Amino acid sequence: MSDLLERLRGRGWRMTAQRRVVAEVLDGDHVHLTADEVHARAVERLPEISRATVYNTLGELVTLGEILEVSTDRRAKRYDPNAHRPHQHLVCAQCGAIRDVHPQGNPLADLPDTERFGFTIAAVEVTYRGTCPNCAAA
Amino acid sequence: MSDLLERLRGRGWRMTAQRRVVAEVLDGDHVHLTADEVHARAVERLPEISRATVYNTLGELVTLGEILEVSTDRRAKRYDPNAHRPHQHLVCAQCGAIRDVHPQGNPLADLPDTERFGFTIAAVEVTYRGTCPNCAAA
DNA sequence: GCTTGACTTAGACAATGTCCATTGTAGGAT
DNA sequence: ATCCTACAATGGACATTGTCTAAGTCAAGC
Repeated sequence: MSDLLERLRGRGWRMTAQRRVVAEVLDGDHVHLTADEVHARAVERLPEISRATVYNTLGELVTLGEILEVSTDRRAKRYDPNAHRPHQHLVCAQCGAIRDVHPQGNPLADLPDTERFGFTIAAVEVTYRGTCPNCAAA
Repeated sequence: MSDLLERLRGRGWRMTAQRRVVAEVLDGDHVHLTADEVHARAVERLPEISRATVYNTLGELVTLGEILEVSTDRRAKRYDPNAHRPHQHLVCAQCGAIRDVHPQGNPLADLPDTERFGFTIAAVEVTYRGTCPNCAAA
């Protein structure tokens, strides 16, 4: 994670306590927090941080490609720090749990030219929806 | 589309002017309207129809499996009347245009058991993102 | 043509996100 | 070490999308 702070500094980011806290909150694997969850955790460390700053910082990190925006449900966007390894998401329809997964195969190859309608395709998102073991047991 | 009205009547739906109008608005291929767009078009035909009714009716149609809810961006949900033929979506990152597409292959097969973490998988959503010919030309 | 329960309405409310004017401050310049 | 200044943070208003409720309305069966 200090890597991240170093990279950001290298890109000319002004390093503030707020940005550091947001970056720290977004550390780890299988982390998929909403903006408000990020804000809540950031407030624990830096009580006076504002919502607007969290939103701004998340937006900047997305633009820089350091984190990913994920919309697995219709509620809040979630932010995924695992931006440097391509992956897809497995979502529990009941509890909303999210796992990163790494499918084989290439969905791009499954879309023939005749189905591209002249589009230039830049990315493919795949979301697997189902029931997690916890919810299946209940 | 009158098929749809017949099916709904057969399921015990009380047939009202409002429901008929919503169903009519959602007719055709490659239709992906937001709830507010549906409301706007419904108002043209039935000026006193309320937003709540449009939301309720769309929700009921989704529950009945007659239309699909699609979240291609983080903005409003869209409603896709093409619910009876499986398909995926191709989305223009610039203008938001949406095309239904029919890829080959089976993304489910691409997820090995070791990557399922005990989940029971019910559905797979695939969204191709890129630039449409119009936006590429501009 | 009644009755009744399902349907519709308007508007308040909720959740999430954006914007803006003001205040604060990181980091280079002196 | 201190000062400057552009960039960042703040907080609160606002926007968008969606949900809920109480009261009124009406489709369809009798």
